[in-house]
Amino acid sequence: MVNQSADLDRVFRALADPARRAMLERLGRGPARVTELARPLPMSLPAAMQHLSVLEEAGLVRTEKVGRVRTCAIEAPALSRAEQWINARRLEWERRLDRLGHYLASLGNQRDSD
Amino acid sequence: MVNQSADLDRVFRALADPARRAMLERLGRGPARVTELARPLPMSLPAAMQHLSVLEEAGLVRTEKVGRVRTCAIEAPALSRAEQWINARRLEWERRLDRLGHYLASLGNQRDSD
DNA sequence: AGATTGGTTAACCATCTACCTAACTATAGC
DNA sequence: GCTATAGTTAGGTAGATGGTTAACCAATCT
Repeated sequence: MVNQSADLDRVFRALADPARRAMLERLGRGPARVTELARPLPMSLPAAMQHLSVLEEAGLVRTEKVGRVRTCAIEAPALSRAEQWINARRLEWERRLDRLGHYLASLGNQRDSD
Repeated sequence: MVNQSADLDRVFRALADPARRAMLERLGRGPARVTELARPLPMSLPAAMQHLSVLEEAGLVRTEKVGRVRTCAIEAPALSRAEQWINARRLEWERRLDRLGHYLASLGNQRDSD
């Protein structure tokens, strides 16, 4: 559980690129080989490989090479950590807005009783 | 709804830095002025300002200057778009893993009946 | 008015990122 | 064994990012 922050850095950074998100979306429909992931992207194969390795280093994708083909699949836990961070923020904010709402309401009541 | 992808780029990129996440965590406890956000960070004020403007451009933070102090507050919708993207992926994967589970189970049954 | 506080701008620098092409390795198919 | 396929490595480049210091503007405070 060391350096969780650097972990989140890598995950969010990995998600911050349309090519990499496209790869994840593709992998959501099932495993794929490298060329399959690269084909729809407007870039060379080596470029796509770099993106793939960013995803792998972020722990979002797991790959395995069998013979000469490398098969890639999604790795859910990394994403779920990112999701948790976002969720925690959202809950905080909602609580805050809620308290603010109560506060404003109480101001209203006070004025009503003036 | 134009160029939603570039939008997500900006949001995830903004989240991919511990200083910026720290700012958002601070803002989750209520609005703050610029110096207040910058103080805990191990960097100069101008550097912190740059981070702040990244957050603002991503739509994660709204700021307003009154007199000489600029007050910053959280802007939830941008974050919720990011959350939605992640959530959509997670749902896909879970569905997939579920189907895979059924498939494996059916293989097991088949073998049982051999 | 002068000093202080809060924020901003400018100029600069090191590093990282995202691509490219070319050359290479390793397996599979004929 | 030759050839095609799948992926990888190397080397290079343009531009973005994350930080610095120094100088500056604008509102408060005394």
